[in-house]
Amino acid sequence: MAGTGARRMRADARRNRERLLTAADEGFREHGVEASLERIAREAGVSIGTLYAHFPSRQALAAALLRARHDSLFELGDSLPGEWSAIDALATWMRAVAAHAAAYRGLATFLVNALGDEASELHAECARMARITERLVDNARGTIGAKVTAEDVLAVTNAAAWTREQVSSSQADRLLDLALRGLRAVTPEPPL
Amino acid sequence: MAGTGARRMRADARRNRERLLTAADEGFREHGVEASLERIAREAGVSIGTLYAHFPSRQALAAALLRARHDSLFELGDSLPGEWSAIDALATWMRAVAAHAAAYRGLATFLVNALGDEASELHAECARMARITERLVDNARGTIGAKVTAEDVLAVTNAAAWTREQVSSSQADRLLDLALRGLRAVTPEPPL
DNA sequence: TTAAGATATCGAGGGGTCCTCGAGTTAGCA
DNA sequence: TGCTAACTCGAGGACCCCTCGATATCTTAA
Repeated sequence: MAGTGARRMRADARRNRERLLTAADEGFREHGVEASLERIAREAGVSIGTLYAHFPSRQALAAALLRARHDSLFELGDSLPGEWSAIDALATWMRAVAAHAAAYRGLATFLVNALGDEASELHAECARMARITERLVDNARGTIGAKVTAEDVLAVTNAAAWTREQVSSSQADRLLDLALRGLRAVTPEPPL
Repeated sequence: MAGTGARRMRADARRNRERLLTAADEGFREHGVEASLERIAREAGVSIGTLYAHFPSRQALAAALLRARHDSLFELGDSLPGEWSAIDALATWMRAVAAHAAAYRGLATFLVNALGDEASELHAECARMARITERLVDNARGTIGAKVTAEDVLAVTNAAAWTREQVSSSQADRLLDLALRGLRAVTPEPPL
């Protein structure tokens, strides 16, 4: 087995892990998050058994693949409060998450499932995204409708990610803009 | 082979077709639109070959399964102009489509793909939905933002269907409400 | 340098799935 | 009661997931 790096791995293991990640990225890009793992292993020049030794599940593979991306996303999310007005911070966050969750075809669905599945290797990351969203929504209270919840914002963001995957990124952007207008509008319309 | 009913089918064929549809509905309900066709055939008490004789593809099976639903959806869509204000007609339509496209897990994605694939057995139906949407959007011009396109509305609707599948119907409703608020809001806010 | 032991790799194999197609069966007409 | 067109069957090839015992390789300490 190969940990994430806690204990120094054997040289061949480290090499194979890298090759697997490269092949997986390519496979996911081309065939979406449900790409054949056997093909990925073959492409990496490694047996299917070795793939499973390194990544015991598709989730684990995806999690490793997304690690770097998630790290920079969280960094952004943590830096946003203070840098912009609360509403702009929220909008920026939503756009960033939507772009992220559409990195591979099927990823939006994959991540939503992970958020609802404590056992998933991706659960912690999804929960963190949810927490950042909550914070940004709280900060924007007053600018956005009082009845708008963080769940609403997350749902809109995920839906935009799905639209990005399935339709186009420009359509997803329009959806997000539309929803953002809706988020602001409260009964006594606030000054634009 | 068994047509849609143009020429009268043999009694056994008609019986098997019904059984297959029943089993497919059950299977799709339980496992989503990607449910195993072999299992569906088994459940229907029929061989896999017979399933393929009746429905040459998963799309064809889904199309047959959705026919009745689609018919009543189109009936609604065609009756809407005139019955309500243009904006309410549009909102009603969006809710109906979103509810429809979430009948089975994975259906929203399935339908979006069908809209973009002329060869799909579901293409015509999806195109018809798009046409109805266009008409309702045109009718609502003036009430909704001038820059809002029928594509935008369709995208929002599909996204809501996906949310319904993946999260919950109440969350999908909230998303739709939010988006509808965004649809109305134009720079000089119209009277509510 | 070498040999033991920990670590990693391999791939056959069981259980699924999709879909095709030649051979066998049957409904329904004459 | 045939006959035939219509229908059904299911083995089989190609692919996929995942496991696990056998095998190979790296690393370290003597």
